[in-house]
Amino acid sequence: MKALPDGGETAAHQPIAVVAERTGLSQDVLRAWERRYGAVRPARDAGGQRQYTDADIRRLGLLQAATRAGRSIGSVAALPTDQIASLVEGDVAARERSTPPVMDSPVGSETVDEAFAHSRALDALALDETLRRAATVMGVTLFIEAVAVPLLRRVGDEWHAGRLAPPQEHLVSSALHDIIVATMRAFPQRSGAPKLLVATPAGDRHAIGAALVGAASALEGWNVLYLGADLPAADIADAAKTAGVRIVAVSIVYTEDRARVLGEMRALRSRLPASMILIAGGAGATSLASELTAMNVRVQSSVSGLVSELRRHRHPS
Amino acid sequence: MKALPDGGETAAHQPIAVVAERTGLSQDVLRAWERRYGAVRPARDAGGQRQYTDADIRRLGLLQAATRAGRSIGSVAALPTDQIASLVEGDVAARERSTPPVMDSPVGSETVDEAFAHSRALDALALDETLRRAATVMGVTLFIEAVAVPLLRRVGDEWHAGRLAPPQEHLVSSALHDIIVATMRAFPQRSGAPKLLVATPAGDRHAIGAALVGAASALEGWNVLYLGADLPAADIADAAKTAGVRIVAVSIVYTEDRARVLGEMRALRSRLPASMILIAGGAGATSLASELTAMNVRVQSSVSGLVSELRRHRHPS
DNA sequence: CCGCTCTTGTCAAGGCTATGTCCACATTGG
DNA sequence: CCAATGTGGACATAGCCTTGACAAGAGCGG
Repeated sequence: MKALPDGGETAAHQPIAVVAERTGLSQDVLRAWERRYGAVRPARDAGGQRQYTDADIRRLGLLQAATRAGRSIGSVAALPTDQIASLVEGDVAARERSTPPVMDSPVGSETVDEAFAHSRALDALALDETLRRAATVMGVTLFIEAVAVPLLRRVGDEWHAGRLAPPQEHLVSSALHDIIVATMRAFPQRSGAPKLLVATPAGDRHAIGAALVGAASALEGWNVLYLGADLPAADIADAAKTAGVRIVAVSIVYTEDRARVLGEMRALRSRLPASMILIAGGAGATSLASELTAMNVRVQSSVSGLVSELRRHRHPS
Repeated sequence: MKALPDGGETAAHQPIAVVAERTGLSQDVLRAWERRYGAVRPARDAGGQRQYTDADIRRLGLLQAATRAGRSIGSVAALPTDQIASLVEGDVAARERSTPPVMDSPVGSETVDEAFAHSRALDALALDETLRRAATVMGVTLFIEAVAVPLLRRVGDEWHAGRLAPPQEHLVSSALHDIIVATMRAFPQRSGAPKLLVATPAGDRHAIGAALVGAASALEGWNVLYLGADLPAADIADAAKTAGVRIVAVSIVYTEDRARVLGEMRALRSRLPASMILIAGGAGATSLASELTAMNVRVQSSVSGLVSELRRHRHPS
């Protein structure tokens, strides 16, 4: 954390582009809300450009949440911030209350426990059945979020703690991988959809992360070109150019040799057209975040973060 | 640590070409940033050529990341490096947390609309794909509740109103039926689980209701014996006794000939042991509720109602 | 249930500044 | 000598600002 006081927003004010990115509101909307309702009153710099404070951003986020909940912006824009906050809180609570799952689906954590026990016992059949059942019942979306990711995290933790042997870890990975890849392939290529390439760079054999990303992307409506693990930068770049993808996503799990991973990423970035977006995900990417960001690689450590990133690039601007 | 092939921390000074390659910034931009904003102050060699340090390169990368995030170079170029770093870090972090409620699965109603449109156009392929995709993404549980049942209801309404021809109605039924049955079969029989027989009585060809019931039951952990449609009471009873099921569930959709349906149900009830529970579901069952209840047949018009009924009989008391 | 108004997100035109790019020319390095 | 680099200036345009307008919905009275 160094000596930096707050979260890092030392600048105390942000330009409109950053605010738009963070809140998800368009610049037009930001200006319209200010002009019509005085929702916020950002200071201006010498050139007349808006300077939003972090408080402004928070307020705008709350306003957006309120409108998403069905309230009209005109009716909430003038309220004090904390009042908007309580409104939003109430809306969220109401929504949770009004959506009681009728036929209760198996809770993710129970499935994780069960799957973990089976993997410990190296019972491949039972593990596979448990996972498949969960995926079918709860839906792939939820499955990825509530089962696959937590299970992998847990296996990883136990493995690092020395309480789990490699065979167990491999069993889980491959079982999950098979299910996820099958799901991904079940989604037919659609001609209109934008393309996305998913792979894991050379030196990293953990294909499971890439598979998760690929499946989540397919669910989002992308045409996924899934290339698997341990691919040299040059090959990834060639494939990306040949297929004409819009985004290249790589999953980085293995980071013992930081220099090598960084070298691969640098090589990949320099071989891709500048207009092509390169995203890195996975536990390994997080620890390299600043270096990757500096070389124009976007970092998304969570699947959901990556999905929202994808959504922003969904439509060819 | 290997020998650091070219990981980046080699010579203390890099020429401008290398810096441009590493950061992705053009040489023109590097010079412009230095000239106009003093973003970096590389040392010069004897001939006046720039000698960038690794710290310079890192700083330039961070500056580039900041501009990509929407900041103007003029407003960040003068900041100390660690402050730029925290700015960039803040951007990345904000991007991650800005989307807590992510990956919202497709709403059922949209899928229903889409599926309905496809069935109207008799586009079997598109219909099948739409339904399968929805079932995969949202999970069978939700699918039955939010897609299958509403879709059938809507098709039924339109059909009664004369706005839909039999082919369309059949198409939807069979597509749904196939998906549901496939799901049901994917759940392996488990030795410890109680058994349940699902069928549709003679005279009623609408197997889809029975399939829904069967799938919902399988999800609940029952061993489902699914016999399909249009089965005479005697055959159902024989099968029930042979298989030793605990519950017999029948789906009644067709009720033009009330007397015949009631006759079948009476025959079935009398041929089954009194200890065996007989449940009737479906739109047809509702209109015969009083008669059926009187002859010791339980009536459950909704799938969720039937599921909770099942749950009550789950464990052999 | 049908029009009507009001709301609200989006877009366009016109102006301004900041900023990336290009160029012409001098100098250095290999 | 050619390729790479440096310098200073010119230039085009991308991004932001303001004003105004439009169209799809939401809400509402009849």
